[in-house]
Amino acid sequence: MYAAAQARQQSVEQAEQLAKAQVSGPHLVATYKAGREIYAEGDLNDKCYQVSTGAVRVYRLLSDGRRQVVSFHLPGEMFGFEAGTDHSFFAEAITDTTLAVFGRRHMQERSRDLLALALAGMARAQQHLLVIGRQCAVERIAAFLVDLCERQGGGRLLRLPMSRQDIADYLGLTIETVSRVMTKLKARSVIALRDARTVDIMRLDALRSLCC
Amino acid sequence: MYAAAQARQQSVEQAEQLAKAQVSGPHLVATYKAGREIYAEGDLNDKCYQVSTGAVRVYRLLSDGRRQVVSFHLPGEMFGFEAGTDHSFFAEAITDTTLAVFGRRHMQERSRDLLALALAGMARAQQHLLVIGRQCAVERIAAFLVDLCERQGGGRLLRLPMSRQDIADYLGLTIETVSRVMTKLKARSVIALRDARTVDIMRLDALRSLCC
DNA sequence: CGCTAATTTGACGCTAGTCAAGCCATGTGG
DNA sequence: CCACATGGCTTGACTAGCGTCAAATTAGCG
Repeated sequence: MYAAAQARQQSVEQAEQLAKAQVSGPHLVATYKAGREIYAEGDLNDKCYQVSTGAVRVYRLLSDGRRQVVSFHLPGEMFGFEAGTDHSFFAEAITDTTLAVFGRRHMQERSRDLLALALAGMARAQQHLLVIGRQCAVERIAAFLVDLCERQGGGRLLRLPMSRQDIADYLGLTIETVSRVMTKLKARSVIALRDARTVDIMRLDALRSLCC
Repeated sequence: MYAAAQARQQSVEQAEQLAKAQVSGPHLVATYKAGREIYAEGDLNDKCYQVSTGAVRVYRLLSDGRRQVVSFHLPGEMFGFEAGTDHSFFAEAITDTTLAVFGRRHMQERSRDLLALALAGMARAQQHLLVIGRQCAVERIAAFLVDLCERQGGGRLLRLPMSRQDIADYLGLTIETVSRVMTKLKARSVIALRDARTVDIMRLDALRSLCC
């Protein structure tokens, strides 16, 4: 089964949370507990966000509950800008998360930066398309690990904030396949697993060559 | 086998073609024969384009020749803007095509419009991710046909400028699967095929419900 | 009219999905 | 402190959908 989105009914608390932050000027702070919704499909799209600590998933659902995670966002990364006045995606905190929130005014002042961000977002999505459309399970996982490794600064020790289900829904696979590929990579000593969420990259070159 | 990109060596002729058009001000016209390259990976990214007549495919290649078509562009649609100073994609004319070409100056003047285009492009890529990541072959084809139908104005008669290979590489499938799904949809009288490139949408509602 | 490329169809195999059970770490209450 | 529940992850057995390979058919074009 695919993961259906849970955690939909907490919007009230968040509304309070945001209200407390009084969004209007630049750089206000909001905090979210693990699993909490940041925005939902249909919500007004008038802010954007930068992760300070924690991690965020942005995803879309099909009516039968199938989920596609379109992006993860780590500390330092921006998200939340979309075409249209309403969001077409959901965003949730994966772990406990703090965000810098930018309001409409700030976005208008910085539309030049926003263009660069939008272009980068498009490039990221299109790269992701290649991975999902034309690579097999091992290649997808390899690409995912390499990408995450680079975004965390290139260190060999990788902390995964997201669950196997999140990874599966990001890569168009199932948790079982993600798990099996991980153990296969472990067996080949390409990676080592301290625990399920902590990956040691043993042979980055091998991972890279798997991405094609 | 996946389609390797052919048609790489004609860049010289095109350089002439573009030179002839003297790109500098807004709205210059360029024409391309079917299969000709408009830009390649690594080319300088300093123009953008609007299709006047014909159709364009934008794609990326893996080193072993696997190809992912990230977008098709029909008359009226813009393409060619990317992050970075160089292109990371290839663009080719599918059929004989004429384009309006906009130079760097024009793009700077209209960075506000460009933002909207970039956001739309990102949305399109992310929608495409959901289709490829989480839908089965029939659903992908249905989504593709509905999308194309809407972009051609909603008429029930659909002319496909692209080959089965292009469709396969767009949807992350093989030509054989595309062909089989088409015949299955024909058997169910959801569509009719005048010829391979001309589709009659018989039951648009049925197609839509297949997309979820 | 014949050549070539594109598309369709068929037979078969493999990758990844499904279903189910087991494992492991964590937390809770007796 | 232990029994037990819980949720996330792993593993195994089996299956289905799509890919591969090959051949037939059709369409396009000089």
